[in-house]
Amino acid sequence: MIDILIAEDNKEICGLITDFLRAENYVVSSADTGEKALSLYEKYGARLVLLDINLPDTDGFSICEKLRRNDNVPIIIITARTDRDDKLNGILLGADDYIEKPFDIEILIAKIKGIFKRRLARDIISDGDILLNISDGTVTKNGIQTELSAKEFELLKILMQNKGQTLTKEFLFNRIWGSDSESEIQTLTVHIKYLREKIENDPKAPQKIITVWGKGYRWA
Amino acid sequence: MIDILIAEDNKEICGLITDFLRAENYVVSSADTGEKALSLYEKYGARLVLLDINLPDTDGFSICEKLRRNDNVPIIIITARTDRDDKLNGILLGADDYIEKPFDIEILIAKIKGIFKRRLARDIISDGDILLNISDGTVTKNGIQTELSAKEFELLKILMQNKGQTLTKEFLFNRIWGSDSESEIQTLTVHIKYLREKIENDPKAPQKIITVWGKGYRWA
DNA sequence: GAAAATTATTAAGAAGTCATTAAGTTTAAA
DNA sequence: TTTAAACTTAATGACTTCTTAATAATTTTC
Repeated sequence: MIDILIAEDNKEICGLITDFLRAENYVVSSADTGEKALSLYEKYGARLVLLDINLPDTDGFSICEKLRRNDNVPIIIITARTDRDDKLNGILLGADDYIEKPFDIEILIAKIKGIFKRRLARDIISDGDILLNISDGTVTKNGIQTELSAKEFELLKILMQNKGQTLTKEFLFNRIWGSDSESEIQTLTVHIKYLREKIENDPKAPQKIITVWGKGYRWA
Repeated sequence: MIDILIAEDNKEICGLITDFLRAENYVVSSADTGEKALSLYEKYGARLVLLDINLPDTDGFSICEKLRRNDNVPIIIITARTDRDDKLNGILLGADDYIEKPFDIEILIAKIKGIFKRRLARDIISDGDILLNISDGTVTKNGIQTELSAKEFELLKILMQNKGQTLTKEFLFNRIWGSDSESEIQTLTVHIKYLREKIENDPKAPQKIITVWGKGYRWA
């Protein structure tokens, strides 16, 4: 997996960024066209993409789209001040960050570090002895990895993401099974049971997944 | 094996670098033409090449190519600032590092050390009783060499490089077989089986290559 | 406290996914 | 060309997850 994928046609800028990022121990790859960048991404994946909006072949906008489609990889857009138009403003709104040429390399690195940090905070939810890692789909209890099934993981994720809020059974069911599912809502309570078995200290007296009578469940 | 092979026609610069590197206990050899450098490389091999892009005979570019073709030896390119053109920029992008004349010898040594460090960390992965050496393609278990097939080695490499992360079967398959392969994804599970036979202590109860249900596999 | 409503538990079976095996095919080496 | 190793395929078996349904337990309402 590449840490940072740079899509930039100006070799000098690209080399400069690469040098600095490698000095920070990131694994860096670069491409001078959008097509090459996409193919690198598909081959190796990347944790962050640094994208010049003015690439020679494809326009940066469609690359942005394609990158976002599958995963939700963070993108920092490199732009020239003169580029500014409505279309660009739209893209920047969706981007995780952007930087204008000419830029200070130190600022760029600070931005990258900031994104990694924020991502990490968003993708890892910790509460009490439970730690849930959304990016790699793992859950640990007291530091010990706990294997959850797909449904159990989804359930735990939604509950933890909405800590303190009571979520109705219908809401939970629709979020996990989809509103057009043919399964019975009863299935949900069975999965709650299974999940409790795995994460509660005493599944008979749940302290984490609280039953709210007549409504649903709540992450304490 | 030579530690550092210098290709530089300026005797003064060459001697200076040699002295400093030898003081750091590196085994150093040098050549004042591209041809000589290549022949030294073919005879003895080298862990790193310091290459002046402006050599009298061959141009540095084709030497670069030839060096990269077989092995993936790291190259630091020495260049004069005035050299800068597109062709050079292209080469620099692929080089592991470069330095501009006149340069501070201390910076050069720092770069060399950095490359060795990164290479080493990247090329030798050790985890538990398994040691995987990417540069020479060997694997040992408890110090005993284990013969893996090409596919098995690739599989192990990707898994170990992404320790703790669950990799989907599709991702693994694309990385090893390529996205345009005509093989079935089913093949992957058979290779997982073979690999487990070779590296797990109890292949019936895998502790290293963990199956993540509905997703893929994870190196524990 | 009894009836009604809701949730918990259990177990069995269906569906889905992975592991294993073996035979056939391809590739590389001798 | 022969031989061996590596790879692929397909079929079968084993296991995990999911769903259902029946029953038990709990809470609320009357």
